[in-house]
Amino acid sequence: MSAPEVAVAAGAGPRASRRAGRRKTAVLDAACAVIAARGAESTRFADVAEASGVPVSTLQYYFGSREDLLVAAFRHASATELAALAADVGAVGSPWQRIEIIVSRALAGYQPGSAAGLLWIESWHFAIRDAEMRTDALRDYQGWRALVAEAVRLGADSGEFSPAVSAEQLAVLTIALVDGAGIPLALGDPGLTVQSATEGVLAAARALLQPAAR
Amino acid sequence: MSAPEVAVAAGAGPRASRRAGRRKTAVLDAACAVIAARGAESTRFADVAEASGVPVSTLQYYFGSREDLLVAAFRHASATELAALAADVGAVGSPWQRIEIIVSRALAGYQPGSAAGLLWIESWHFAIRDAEMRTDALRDYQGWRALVAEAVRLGADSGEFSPAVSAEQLAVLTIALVDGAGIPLALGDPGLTVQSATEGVLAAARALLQPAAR
Amino acid sequence: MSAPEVAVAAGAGPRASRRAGRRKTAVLDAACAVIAARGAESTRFADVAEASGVPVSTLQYYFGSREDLLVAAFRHASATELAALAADVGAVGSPWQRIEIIVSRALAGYQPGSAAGLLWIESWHFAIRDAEMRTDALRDYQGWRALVAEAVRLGADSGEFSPAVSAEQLAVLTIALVDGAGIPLALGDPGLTVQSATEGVLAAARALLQPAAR
Amino acid sequence: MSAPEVAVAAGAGPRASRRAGRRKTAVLDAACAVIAARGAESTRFADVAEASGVPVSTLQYYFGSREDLLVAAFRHASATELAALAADVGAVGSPWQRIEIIVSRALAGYQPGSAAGLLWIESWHFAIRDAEMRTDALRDYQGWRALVAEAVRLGADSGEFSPAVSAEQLAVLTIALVDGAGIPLALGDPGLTVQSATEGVLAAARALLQPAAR
DNA sequence: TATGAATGAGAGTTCATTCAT
DNA sequence: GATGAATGAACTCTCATTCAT
Repeated sequence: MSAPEVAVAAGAGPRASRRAGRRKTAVLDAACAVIAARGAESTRFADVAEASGVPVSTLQYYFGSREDLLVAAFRHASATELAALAADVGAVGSPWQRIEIIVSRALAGYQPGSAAGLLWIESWHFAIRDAEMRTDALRDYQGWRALVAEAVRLGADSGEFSPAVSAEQLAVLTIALVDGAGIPLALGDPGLTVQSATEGVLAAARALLQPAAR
Repeated sequence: MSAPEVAVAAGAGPRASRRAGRRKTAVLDAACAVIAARGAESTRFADVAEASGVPVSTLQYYFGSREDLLVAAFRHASATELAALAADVGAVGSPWQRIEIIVSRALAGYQPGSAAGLLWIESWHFAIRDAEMRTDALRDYQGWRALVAEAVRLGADSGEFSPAVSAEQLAVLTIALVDGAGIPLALGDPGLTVQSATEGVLAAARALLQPAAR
Repeated sequence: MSAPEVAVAAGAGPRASRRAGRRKTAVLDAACAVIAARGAESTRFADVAEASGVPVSTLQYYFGSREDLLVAAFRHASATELAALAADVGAVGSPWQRIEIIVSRALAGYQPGSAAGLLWIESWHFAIRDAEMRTDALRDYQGWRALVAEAVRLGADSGEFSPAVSAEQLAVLTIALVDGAGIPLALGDPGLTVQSATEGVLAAARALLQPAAR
Repeated sequence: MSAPEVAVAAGAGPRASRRAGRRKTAVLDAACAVIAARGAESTRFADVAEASGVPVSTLQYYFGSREDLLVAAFRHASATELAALAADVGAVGSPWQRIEIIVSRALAGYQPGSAAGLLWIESWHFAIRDAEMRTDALRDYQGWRALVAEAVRLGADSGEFSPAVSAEQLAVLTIALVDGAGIPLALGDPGLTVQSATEGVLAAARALLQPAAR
């Protein structure tokens, strides 16, 4: 969904389809904003129509059913976010800095006012009962964990880390920590701040990565 | 809600109110089952009526609005679960065993087929946009964390643990790990099993509790 | 309804029934206030229960169906009002003063803030589709017209009036004027005030009563 | 509402909108019939749907809420009636004949079997608690009074009338008489007939218009 | 006599979807 | 390709009424 499907209808030149693609992207952005604000289950065609300025019947013409639109929106959001993160992480050499970037970015997305964390919670929730969404969600998990595991392997190879568990297991635990701390953050839990959560998660990661360093 | 409120109205004997209280409890159990199966947003009065055998209008007479029913159901579920856990944990002397009980019980609730974990995910999701539910959810977080923190303090006092962070922070991180691992478990992530998740979470907890033991 | 029906239930002494009668009267007063505020069709048992402090089921026990309660309330209000007016009118000797009292009192009841006029409008409206209420409304018309006709006859006998039409016809027209002017008054018509309406109605009545005086 | 609003949407040809306009008008006619028969408060979407053959959801699509439909129906009825009356009155030269037409037409609308008078009573009753309806009702009063006042002025200018009060005041009183007599007429009061009421109202009007004629 | 508990009927409103243009 | 018109289905909520105490 990051690369919008190109319309192949006869009669409409490539220019038209590219224009339609841009319009679809704008709709998906609007849909994500609505989902974050109202929740996926409460996101109506009418809401997205109002937020995007595109008529309801056109939304259906573009995306099909309401569920299809929701799944497309989630896919659009996660693909965009993960691609941007992967680019940033790849530009950094230090394994530990990579982990810092992943953790702090992810947790920042959970702070009230940010849509990213809400979209994650929405997507898990939606994935519980939607098979297509579930596939996407599990693939997303893999994407995030792969970034962590890659950093762990890099650090282990260089001797910077002496991980107590496998890189994959460590990645699973790190992402679990991020999401598990993100939820109370998103709920405005007074027992957490983005900063305290970030420090705590990084402390736990360090404990798992450098047991020998103590 | 675990203990049915006693009606104080004159004229309706205590027998009637106790019966009504039992009926309400049964309805709440049914409502929790429906919520776990369909999701809170998709839980209709009609669903709970069918599941409980109580007419829709009676549900409204009992609980007021649909939202009130949902909140009451969540409260019923979490209070029941936490009370049972607290009893079991309190019966165990060893701090580490306490943590093992908390973590393994919590993660067991997330395995497919169990309703407990689904209810937690539902409750967070619902709490995002419902103030009353949010209050309850944050109180529940406190309850779970308190059990962990108590065990940590016990272990620290006895010299069994040398925690790297405060007991409260450790409790936050442990519960975060449990919930963050519970979500992919509930989604059927092939990268996790209840067993591997439990082992991983306990490993991380140990790393934070006994850095000196290495 | 002005004289509450005496309860004849065995076991309840006259004291109890008199008490019940007083309670019923209080309920009817409350019901009239609700009807004036919300309209008869929108007056629910629950509204009267709240306004009177008497439980819904007791209201039904007292009055039967919702419609019965409404009719009883209308009857209570009109009987009370007409009795008070008749007493005041009977205490005045001058026929013209009698007419002045009737007209000014009636129109005063239509001014915003007063319940009497609203209850009249409600009662006509209700009477259109309720046979029992229609009978009452027509009887009330007769009662008001009789007061006017009596005054006209008195004045005609004394030579003070030389009515152009029969006393009955004149009474019909006078009451029609009062009610027809009362409606826009109740609606807050800027083209009318209680004073201007009273003067206008009395001018018209004078024109019909004293054609020879010109 | 007598002239259907022309849709300006591109894509839907003028033919479609004109058809929709005609359909709306038919619905409003049906709604007026239902209101006269059942009363505005008891007029349900389902009633109008049955009477008009248009599905409930389409009624809501056309008019919005139930209250909006009622107000539209009242507006439709009063505009239609007043326009027809104004045309007939304007075609007559004699001021007195104009007044005769207004009074006899208005009172004829109150006789049992006619809907017009019932709709007036409904509209006042509804206007008591609905601001939009109130505005309409007061505007309608003005329209009717203006017809009378115009006739009075015409007759005064020609010397045919020597009104005892201002033309406006006379119009207010005349319309008040008509409505005030119309109510018992609509209730089937045995003390009135359309004929007697018309004669009485016209007698009163004459007394106010031609005091010098005696 | 008086009242709380329980319930069925009915109504407005929302919303996805179909169809014609 | 894009969009407005129209409509059926579903759901929440209100309310009078019945029943048992």
